[in-house]
Amino acid sequence: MIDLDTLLADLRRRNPSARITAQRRLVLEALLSDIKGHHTCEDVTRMVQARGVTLDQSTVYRILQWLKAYGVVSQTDLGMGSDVYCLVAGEPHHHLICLACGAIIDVDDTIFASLRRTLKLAYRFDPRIEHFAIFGTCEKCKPHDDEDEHLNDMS
Amino acid sequence: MIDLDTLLADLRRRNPSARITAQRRLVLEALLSDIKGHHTCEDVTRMVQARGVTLDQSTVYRILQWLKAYGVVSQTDLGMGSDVYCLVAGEPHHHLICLACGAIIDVDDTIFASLRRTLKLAYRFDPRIEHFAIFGTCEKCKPHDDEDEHLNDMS
DNA sequence: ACTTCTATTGTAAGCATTTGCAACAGCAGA
DNA sequence: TCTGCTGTTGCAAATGCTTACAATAGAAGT
Repeated sequence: MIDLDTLLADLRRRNPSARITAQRRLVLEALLSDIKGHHTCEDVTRMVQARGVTLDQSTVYRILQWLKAYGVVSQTDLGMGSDVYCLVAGEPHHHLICLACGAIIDVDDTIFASLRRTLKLAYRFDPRIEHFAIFGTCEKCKPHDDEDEHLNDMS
Repeated sequence: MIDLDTLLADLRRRNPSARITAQRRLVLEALLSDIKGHHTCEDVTRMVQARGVTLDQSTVYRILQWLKAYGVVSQTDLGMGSDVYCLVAGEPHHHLICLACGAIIDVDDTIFASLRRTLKLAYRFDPRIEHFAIFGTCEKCKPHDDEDEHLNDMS
């Protein structure tokens, strides 16, 4: 459904003065090679470097921000040490993350249908909700009555 | 509606082995002194230090995380350099942030009513949606037809 | 008051990410 | 081809936040 050349052509069309450099092409190739995956910036850098190319991590950060500005990738804080990036292709999905046990539950985009509608109609705001993480407490860790959620207790 | 001693008493009740130290008290006092404000960690540190106390910034980070774990403060990335923290008191509010012009639009918590309900009923997940930032495009910056959003163009 | 146990702090070092700047590369016009 | 303009990169340094560890200081029991 998406291929490298289409993506690049689209990016160039949307901003004719942007340059499709080797680095940008390589980063996109790396992302396309695992189209459903969530990758940290370091992952991406490693994937590109695995092909024998040298490429600075700060450049990858810049490229990922650039792709994000065009809605090509999403950036999400899943609560691990570093943000993950993934291609925005087809139906987006999101994650519920339990603060108590760390479980990550995948949910599909329909949960945001009503919020999207409200924002568009009542606020005329066009939200970018491509890959959200919602923190909270999962069923197993549900706090009992007025007893206490200890969460990842750091007491 | 909230005062320092009630908060402290509640925190102690919820975790009897937690200690109410001078530092924790001072951080809470600082937050309570501007109950509606959004403060960076650095702000909070400065507020406390303005009272002549010395207190390390890393301690403040730790205290804010601790308060967040108990749902007393929320932490939000508003897209400025650093996260902002604010007391979770009464009705929460949220923000829409325009990626093109930087405008910040305040919205109240009702926009999340339906999402909350879905998560609770369909996923038995109890979300912590206390102070969200939703990025997107505001009315004034609405992209025209198939023309292009340049956003904060970094071309 | 003294001891013991554990929570919390300060310090310094670490990680993730961003930024300033000089060098470089692609494109346009002379 | 040369010249200038602008976008992009690599490097190094800066920023925001977290963590390891040793030292400190509450709380509870003696």
